[in-house]
Amino acid sequence: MGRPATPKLSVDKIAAAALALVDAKGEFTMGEIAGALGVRPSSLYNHLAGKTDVIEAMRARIFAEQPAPPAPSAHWTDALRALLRHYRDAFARHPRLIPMLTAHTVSSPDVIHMYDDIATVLSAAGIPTARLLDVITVLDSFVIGSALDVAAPDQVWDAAQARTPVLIAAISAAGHGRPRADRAFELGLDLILGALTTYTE
Amino acid sequence: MGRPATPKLSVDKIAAAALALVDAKGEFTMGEIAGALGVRPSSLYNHLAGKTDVIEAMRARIFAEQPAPPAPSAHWTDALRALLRHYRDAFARHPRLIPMLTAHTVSSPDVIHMYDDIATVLSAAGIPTARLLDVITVLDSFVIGSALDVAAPDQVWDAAQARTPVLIAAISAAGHGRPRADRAFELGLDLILGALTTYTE
DNA sequence: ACCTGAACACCGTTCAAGT
DNA sequence: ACCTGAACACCGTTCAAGT
Repeated sequence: MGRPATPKLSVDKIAAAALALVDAKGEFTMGEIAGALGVRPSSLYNHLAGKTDVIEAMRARIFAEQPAPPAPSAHWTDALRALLRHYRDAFARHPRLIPMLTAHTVSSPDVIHMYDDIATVLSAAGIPTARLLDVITVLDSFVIGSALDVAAPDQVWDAAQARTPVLIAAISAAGHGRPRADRAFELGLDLILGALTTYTE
Repeated sequence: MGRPATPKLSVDKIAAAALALVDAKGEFTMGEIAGALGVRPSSLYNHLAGKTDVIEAMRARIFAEQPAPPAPSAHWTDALRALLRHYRDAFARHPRLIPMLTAHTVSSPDVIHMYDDIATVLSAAGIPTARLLDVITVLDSFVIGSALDVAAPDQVWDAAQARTPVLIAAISAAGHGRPRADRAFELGLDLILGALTTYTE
């Protein structure tokens, strides 16, 4: 066998294969990636250092998959809202990947780039520099938490487990699945961005 | 060998040993737990079904570890604030555990119990039932995201990666480590709870 | 430079055997 | 009921050999 004329693998092909596995089954092994690419597991190590690298490559890929970041809007809250939706959607397209990403430090260049954009918008809106990173952290925490909410099946909100009538009623009123998660995310955006506007006035 | 007069193991002992390993090294194996308890790995399976069960047992334990939930306060925002701090602290005491918990569905009885408390406070404050679960989801997402922020080293906020002067300035102004994460969490509480008050007026 | 095949250490889990 | 020891399938990773 030996080296082929044109390489059969690349980091991005590996990431794509791994992502397909995660979407389909929620996990992946090096052997499964190799199988899907018609190659032996040991071949993968010519392109990356190990399983951790595969996860990093997936993180880069889900941001590259997304369409171009939205254009700047008239009001800064609209721009920020669009950025945060964009950020969350990149995760939400691959719900089962999100827990894997949280196990490693979130420092992909694409993510930092998004922080740059958010910082620019917030600063122009009048948030003082001393508070800027705190505000970004709040937004980031909410987005990541909301992405995890998409990953969690509705079973989390199991009326059978609840003791209080109030919670039971709330669960049955809330609906299910993705629409429920989307609605909660939009509410959170309204609350936090609304509070930020009064904060800058 | 054979069965000892008094059992050497229990689910809680296993959870405690696993938690010590996670706190110390960020991971654990069944073999390491067994070693720490002076027992063979196969013995663990007399008490739980597998590694997933160990993680569930750890989740239950970190809530049991916490002191009693805070007493109800004069104003409902104070009660809610105390509940959410309590909730986040339970996670924040074991930062390296948090990513493991996000990999599985969060449906421990202790967590549901906390949702009951939150629902009661919110309902008494005047949040309509139709919106109650959405509000709880927003709070929950923020708390989980903030807990993950405690787990992430400051390297996430790496000024060397930032492109915008605004972000670079914000990072150097923000400080480091646990105080930085705590301050951001408190800001988020202020923003969200503040927005909720105007929401109920 | 890049794929292969064999080899390694390690891991989670099962189960018959012991008391 | 509960611990042991041996065994299993599987997994990530390494590396010399091939082209």
